Amino acid sequence: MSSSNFNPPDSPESDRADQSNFEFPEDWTLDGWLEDYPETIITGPIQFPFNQADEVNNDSARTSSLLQVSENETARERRDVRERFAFKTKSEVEILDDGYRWRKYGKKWVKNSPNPRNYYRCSIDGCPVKKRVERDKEDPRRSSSFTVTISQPTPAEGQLRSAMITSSV
DNA sequence: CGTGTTTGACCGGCGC
DNA sequence: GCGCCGGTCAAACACG
Repeated sequence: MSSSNFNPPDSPESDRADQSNFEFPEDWTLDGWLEDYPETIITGPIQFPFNQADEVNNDSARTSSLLQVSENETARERRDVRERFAFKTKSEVEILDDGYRWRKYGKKWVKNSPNPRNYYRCSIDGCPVKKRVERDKEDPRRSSSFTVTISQPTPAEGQLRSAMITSSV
């Protein structure tokens, strides 16, 4: 189904020839990603790798359901989630230029949130990246919750590595 | 005309 | 089994 000529941004093509070996680039940190956007404020600590045990915490509760995919789910047929980033920004801009090309494929009004949740997938051929964008409920004018999901189609050992940044607004 | 968005329909998982 | 809910599909549409 999927062709395999996707390479993560700033990654040498020779290193990423096979999508089945897709790995999230180690140097693709959120700090580097966001530093071009001075209006974006990240104040929380980066937890990496992210532990399922402490994923449900205070102001990141809304994204916790996303993060519950983990090693005890290896029996599932669902698409394997390998890398996941959740963070908040203080920008009115939802779509940051992070090196990917995003194509919106869905929009849902979710429960317990006055704002819609938008679904994007990477529009580069073979790119497995998806992300969700959901504005923050308490300050819809300036804050937004921003979740990036990296998935690859073959579930293997079911490891989940992710980082979470929570900002104290 | 190629690419991206909109939006209701559809679908599968899960709880009851 | 059924209905809710979150995620995805896809046709129609917009726009350069």
